[in-house]
Amino acid sequence: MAELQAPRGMHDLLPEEEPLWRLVRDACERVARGFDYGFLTTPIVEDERVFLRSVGDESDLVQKEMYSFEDRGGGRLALRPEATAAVCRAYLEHGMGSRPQPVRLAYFGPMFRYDRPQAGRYRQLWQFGVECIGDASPAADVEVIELQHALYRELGLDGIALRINSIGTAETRQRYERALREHLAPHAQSLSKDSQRRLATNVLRVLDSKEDAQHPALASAPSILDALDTGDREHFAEVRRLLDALGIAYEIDPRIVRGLDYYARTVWEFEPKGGGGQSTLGAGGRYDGLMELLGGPPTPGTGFATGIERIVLTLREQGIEAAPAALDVVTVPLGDAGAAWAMRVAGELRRAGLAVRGGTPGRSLRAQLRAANHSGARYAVIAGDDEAAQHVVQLKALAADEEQRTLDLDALLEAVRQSAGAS
RNA sequence: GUGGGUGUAGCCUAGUGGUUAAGGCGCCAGUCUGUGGCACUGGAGAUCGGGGGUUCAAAUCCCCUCACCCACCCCA
Repeated sequence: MAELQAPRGMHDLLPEEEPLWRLVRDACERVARGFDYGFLTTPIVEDERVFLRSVGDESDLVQKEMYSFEDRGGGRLALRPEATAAVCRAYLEHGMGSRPQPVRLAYFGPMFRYDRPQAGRYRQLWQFGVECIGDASPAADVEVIELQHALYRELGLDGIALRINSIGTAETRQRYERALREHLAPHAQSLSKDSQRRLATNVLRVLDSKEDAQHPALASAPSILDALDTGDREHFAEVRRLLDALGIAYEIDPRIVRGLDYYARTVWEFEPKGGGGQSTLGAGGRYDGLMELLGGPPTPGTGFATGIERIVLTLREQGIEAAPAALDVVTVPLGDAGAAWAMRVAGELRRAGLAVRGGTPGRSLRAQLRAANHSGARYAVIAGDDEAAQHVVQLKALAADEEQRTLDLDALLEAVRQSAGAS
């Protein structure tokens, strides 16, 4: 173990892992493009207040998990724990309210949460997400859900289940939380310690307590769906009607509660079937009150975030791999004149758009060919002193059973390019 | 944040108080002086996660610490 290591819960992304990450990133970009969401890149740090005001002071995210610090000027900054609040800050800062509504934005980048790491849970985590801002309609919720659904389908993921719920507007939820507290209070003594704590801090969470799952007080608890007002009900019904029309399967789960205070009405989660633990792939919801918390005018919004590490883990579990980028040629320089000639030839090939690894001069031909063979390249291009003198190279196909050929530069470009086109 | 498990070369693993910590993969080289894949031979690479303690003697036992993993909590 090296003396110096990456910070706890943070990881190096090695070149061998990159192809799979690029597969995911490409799919995110393609899907966002397909729904006309433009990428917005915000700073990794924000004024701490962006999150304190939006996410909710009570949430764990703010209470225990935020990387906050003072910069040299004395300002309070925070590594962003999530992106929605930052995107909304940017929306307000750049006057996007006067653009045609809704404004469709996407992001892809690292988030930071000081939490105890385990599989699928990291202190630096990457998220892709979208925000559809300025549209209060159920159609906007469904567009965002459909986009997220399309992403997982595009990646080839199997058995991803969608669960949805409505938690109503802020007023509805306050009313419901009061009712739920009143219902549970008489049973507090028989509930678990965690649930007793949640009774005060985050009463909705009591409903999906694992410890108290069998508790009769939970079974008899009022459902939030019964507490919805007329507007909430109509909204939720329309969301379901549109999902049905799209043929997107879902399950209504009244226990879904988003962790962040700013959610309202529609909330949802995507999870691999049978997955427990840290398996939620991505989740989203409507956040109609958020802009006002950030000092802006009332502006509705809806969006989701999905964890890239979790997608990658699930892809691996399902045996989905990504091929590494193809290497076309490895040069095999021999001798001093050959070394210079090999570099010239490599340059020409690269200008023609080919991927070329420079061989290491000074190593034996045998060793170099062995290395070329392991590289996965299609060709070795041998350039020794003899070849340099005659301005030719030896072209050797590594995989195919082809005769080695002596070619000049033009013939080499032609031969390699042809084969690249064929593959 | 709570509880538990695991840390031996780049990777996987053997070694549970007693020579110089063993093997496989990978890496480098040679057999084959300018021709790869196969095979054989050799080499480099480990303060046994780190620190402290017990002991004549510690990878091995004890304490602390760090990291990863699992469950909880929380969340994507």
